Amino acid sequence: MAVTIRDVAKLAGTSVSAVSAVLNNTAGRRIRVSEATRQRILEAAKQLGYAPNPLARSLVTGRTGVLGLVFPYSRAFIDRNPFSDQIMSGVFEEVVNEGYNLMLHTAVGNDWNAADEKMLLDPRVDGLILVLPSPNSSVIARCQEVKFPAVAVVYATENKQVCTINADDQHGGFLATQHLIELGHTRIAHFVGDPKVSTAQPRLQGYLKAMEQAGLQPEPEWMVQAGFDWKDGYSATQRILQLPKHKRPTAIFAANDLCAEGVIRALREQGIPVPEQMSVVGYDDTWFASMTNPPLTSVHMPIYEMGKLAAQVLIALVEGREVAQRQYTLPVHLTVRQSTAPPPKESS
Amino acid sequence: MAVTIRDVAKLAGTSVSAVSAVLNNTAGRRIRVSEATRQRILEAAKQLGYAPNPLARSLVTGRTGVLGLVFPYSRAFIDRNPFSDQIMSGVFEEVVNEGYNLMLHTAVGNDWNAADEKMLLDPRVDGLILVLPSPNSSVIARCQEVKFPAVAVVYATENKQVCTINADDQHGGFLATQHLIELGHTRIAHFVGDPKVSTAQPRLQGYLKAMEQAGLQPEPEWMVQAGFDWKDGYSATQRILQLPKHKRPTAIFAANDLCAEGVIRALREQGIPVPEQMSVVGYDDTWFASMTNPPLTSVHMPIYEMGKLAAQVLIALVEGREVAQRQYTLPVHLTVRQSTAPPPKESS
DNA sequence: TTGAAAGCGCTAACAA
DNA sequence: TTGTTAGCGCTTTCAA
Repeated sequence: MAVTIRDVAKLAGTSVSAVSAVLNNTAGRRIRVSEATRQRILEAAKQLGYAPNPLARSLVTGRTGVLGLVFPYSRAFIDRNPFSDQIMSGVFEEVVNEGYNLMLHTAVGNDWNAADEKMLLDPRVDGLILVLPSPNSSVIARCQEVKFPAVAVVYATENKQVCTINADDQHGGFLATQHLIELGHTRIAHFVGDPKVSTAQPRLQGYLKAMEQAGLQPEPEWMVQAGFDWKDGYSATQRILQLPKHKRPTAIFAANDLCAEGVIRALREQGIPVPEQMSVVGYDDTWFASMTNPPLTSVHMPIYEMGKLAAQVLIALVEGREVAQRQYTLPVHLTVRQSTAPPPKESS
Repeated sequence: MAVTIRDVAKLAGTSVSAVSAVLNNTAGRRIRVSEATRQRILEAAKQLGYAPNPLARSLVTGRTGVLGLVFPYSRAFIDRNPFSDQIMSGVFEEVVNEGYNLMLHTAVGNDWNAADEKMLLDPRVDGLILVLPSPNSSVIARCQEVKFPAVAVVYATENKQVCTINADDQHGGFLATQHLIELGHTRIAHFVGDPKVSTAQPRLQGYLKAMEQAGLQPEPEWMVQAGFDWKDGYSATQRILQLPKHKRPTAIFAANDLCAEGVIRALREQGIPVPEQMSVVGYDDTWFASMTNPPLTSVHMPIYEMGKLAAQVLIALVEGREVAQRQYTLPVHLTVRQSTAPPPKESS
């Protein structure tokens, strides 16, 4: 079996409490051991290759040094999804830097609200980072109730006590649309994301605001209920191309990059060149936005940073430090690439 | 504080051991409790919202129900990398299905061999899935030594005792090259992956085998030491385009999809159309292979399945079941898309 | 400066 | 069918 603190104590000829004291000798604690015994203990520990059992330690201290990361369990959210990917990278980076570990949890099933709440009370994690695309999670409510440290990412809530990390989706929608307007487009479609996801609505609001501000009246057909997947963009494009010529948009602001890729592909199949005949804007600006052809103009969402910040805030919470701010809305900006251009002459 | 087994026992008017017995009442165990007390206990537990503390349980049972997943800590390996992404998806799927949890570890630093071995002895995980691109890991040696359950993914070793999950890289290299030969290419370049990574060499071997079998003598300049990143393909392409006309290849077999994307981009910038003037083959066939333009012909590696299988094998190991096989080499196949075509007339 | 001992919440052997 | 009890490996009072 593994070597325990007792073995070390025995070899060093001291008590277990002395060993414990020496090995937990973090700065600030008052030293209660003489240098001589300290050396003997260190020597013995080294000789035996002793490593404390974190399970036992956690049981008594009530702290584990592990953070839980929860994604909604939809294949779409863990698989083939650069968004989750980058959130995770950011979280992981911070977690590793701070000497924590990361545990992956999941809300089984597609009902993002009904995450198994047993998971919350799991004493194996000190706190939870919840990626909660749908608003008003009962999980969050529970965390608040029992004061379990938690921070929610892409989560919309009225409750100012809940720690949230969001990006400015409305401004993002505005920027995308405004960019197209400035290029001279007047017939601009917006492919709206999954309505269950809380980022979909604000982006639409931003679109509407930009249109209104430019004195443009969007046709109802231009606001297509699509979704965040590649296929959603693909089929929505097919639908929009059915519109009579005078109603057909010259630009499409897609729900996200994946969706935009579907748009581009559908257009390519129809022989409609991007951006000459149709401009396309994505959202998220994930790493593959620069890999499409043409490279995608996209609203940059600081996803990696959001993950990192989420971990930072959670760690502060866990360690009982004051957090300067509970709710963050990170800025977005537009990354212009080659998928947008002025509208074709005959259409403008 | 959280409600404990004692609270439940008290409320139900029984002993803690009865509660423990009822709550661990997994099929197969002989029941030691009368139906009446069973009901009382269940009722009490429900009423109190009792959930057992996994920490305490693990401390005594020696099992945690958590698997560790270790990637080499290189940003390239967790960030922007569809490969790790898909491995993780596969692992996660299986882990969730089997009621396990997943903990993410990392080998800090770029030295993939010197993973912090304390991590291994971590009693918080029942076993380890190690993604170990470089051969002969000391970590694996240590696992064998102390009989810590572990399975290695993309790991090359002579030791038949080590559980490994690999794909048939040599055959993959062969298939890619043979496909190009069948299209009529005779001047075929291969951009070799990072030599530290154990999949790079066998793919090159497959390339050489196919060439030899077709009676083709590859020029040394055609085997370019590139790498697995996008930029590696980009710069290697620039180099290869410097070759004098008669030595210049008409097809490039890239180290992986990311690399191939770099190749395509470099070619696009030079105005060389793919596949008309240059055929390109990728490797991995990750989800984004179908998103490039043109969609990429690529060797399909069953990455998701490898992750899933790794988890399956590890769980079997952890649960003390016999594993039918310790070492797996999963088959690959070629997915032909639109980045390959016969060589241009004037060149063949 | 040190060691003995209690106990974190649970399981499992043992006794009743 | 039950309850008592001894730990799992550790931290942390408390007394020496």
